[in-house]
Amino acid sequence: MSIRNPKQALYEQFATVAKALGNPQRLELIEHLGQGPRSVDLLAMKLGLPIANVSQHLQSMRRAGLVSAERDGKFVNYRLADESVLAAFASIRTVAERHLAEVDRIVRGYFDARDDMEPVAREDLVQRMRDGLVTVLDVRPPDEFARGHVPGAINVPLGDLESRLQEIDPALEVVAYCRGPWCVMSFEAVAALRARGISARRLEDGLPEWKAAGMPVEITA
Amino acid sequence: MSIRNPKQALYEQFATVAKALGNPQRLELIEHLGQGPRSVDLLAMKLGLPIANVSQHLQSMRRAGLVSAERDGKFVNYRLADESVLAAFASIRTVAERHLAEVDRIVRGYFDARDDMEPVAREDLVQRMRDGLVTVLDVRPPDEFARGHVPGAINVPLGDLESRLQEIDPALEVVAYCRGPWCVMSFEAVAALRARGISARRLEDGLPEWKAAGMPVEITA
DNA sequence: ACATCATTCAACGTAATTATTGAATGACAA
DNA sequence: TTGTCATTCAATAATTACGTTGAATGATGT
Repeated sequence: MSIRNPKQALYEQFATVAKALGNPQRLELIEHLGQGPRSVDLLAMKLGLPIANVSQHLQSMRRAGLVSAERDGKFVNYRLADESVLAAFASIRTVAERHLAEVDRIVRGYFDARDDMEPVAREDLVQRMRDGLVTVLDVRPPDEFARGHVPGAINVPLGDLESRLQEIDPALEVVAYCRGPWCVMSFEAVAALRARGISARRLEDGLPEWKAAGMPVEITA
Repeated sequence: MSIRNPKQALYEQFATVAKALGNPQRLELIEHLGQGPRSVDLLAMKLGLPIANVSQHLQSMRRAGLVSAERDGKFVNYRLADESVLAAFASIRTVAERHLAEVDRIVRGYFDARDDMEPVAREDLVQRMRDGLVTVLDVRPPDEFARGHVPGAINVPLGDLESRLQEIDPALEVVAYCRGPWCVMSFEAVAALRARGISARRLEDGLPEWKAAGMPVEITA
């Protein structure tokens, strides 16, 4: 565009990407697209937003290099540009979890709303797995699951949970986890399972902490 | 604050962080703060911006949890909240590098032949230093050099390069670095050296990344 | 007390972002 | 062709972000 100094120009490009991530609706879109390609109106339904609105958000994300679009009949399927977009989201979430007191406050409010959401400690989980008392549920997208997960866990991404309920033994308690202590997906999973009468709790934190604590990690070849 | 659903509220918090990263000036501030704590007016001088402007940017970054401030006499020193902020910056940069053609265009504007500007990996540099094959050149200003640099590096700020060419052994290859992977100064240094027939390449990234990778750092007393 | 210096605040105008609406486009099927 | 459906475009109004200015605050030293 301009013949400005390239340093500034590069920072502007980086800022473009960050700006595209700087909107709650777009982040929610990314989380959905993290599960796979989706059409505009399906996303609009999931978010409960007007289609035109979602379309505009997706287009601004495409301009920023976050997603790509491909026409399929009368649908347009958007998908994440690659896994680096999820990585960027994850790193932003990490900053927020560590440094925004508000995040902590919101999560605590969530706890209170759901009376018995006592998380399961790592050691407890190991014991209960050994005793065959629990189903361990990894609700992250498959690519993240493939790169490392709690041994014996089954992978049902949050978006697929409803359609794959039959894979879960209703006689056992479910322990769900995802990316981190305040990762929303595991909250949602627990809420969804309880709504269907399945006993469920969250692991006290996510896979990064599990790994950091020196616990075993299984990798899908 | 609001009695909205907590999922939305969390996304808003994450968006707050991304939004704070979504401005070229603030990204440049982060790159400077990646080297260590800095006062407001020092940063203002480095960026060539009004102090009030920089102060406001820093405050918005503090509200987003990216930096913290600490008073020291009549100065206020800002520092990055922790290394996760640099990680977030890096991941955004990765997305931009991979998916924004404009980034590629800007970088090519600096170097005609991309194959020539293959950067040197950290491990390679260590090996080549051990073998006495390279001169490591830190092209940042002296104050930044003094607060930490690659052991054995010589400090020749970009502006002094022409007048201090005799300090560089033309028999060895030069590896230049500065503040980060896209810090322009090292690009310019490499171009200047090559124009004078000295073999030169860039280190793959800058000092903050070097430090973050657990590599040794030398500090001038 | 007073002056000085670094930083922040407050107020302003301009520009960019956002959601909303209704019309336009493009693909498909009858 | 015509109608239908998914998506995009264009225009709008409301909100928020940005940089600039000059005054206010807070710490230091005389």
